[in-house]
Amino acid sequence: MKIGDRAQRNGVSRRLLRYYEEQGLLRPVRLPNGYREYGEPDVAAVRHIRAMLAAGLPTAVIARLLDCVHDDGDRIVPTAWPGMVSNLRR
DNA sequence: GTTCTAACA
DNA sequence: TGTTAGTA
Repeated sequence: MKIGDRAQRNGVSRRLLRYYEEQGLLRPVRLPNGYREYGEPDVAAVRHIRAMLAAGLPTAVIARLLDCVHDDGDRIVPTAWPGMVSNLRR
């Protein structure tokens, strides 16, 4: 799925999707032609990112949080990670 | 026609 | 964030 379609389905601009990647919040696969390939996991990630940004969290924190969250389809659930609690506290 | 990077407003 | 330039 190309960035153009991704942008429309997520309701965000292509510029923003590239910006998120720049901040380390997204890791789309790079095609041989240089294009970004987005999958379903990225759709969920964008939802998480937007929610957290709206909550006022800095992108630096969000990048680490994305590694601790899993989307089972319609809700986000914390992934077992020993250091999560202390990290959130910090 | 679409996407890419970098950079400016 | 939008947009533009020059490419691939």
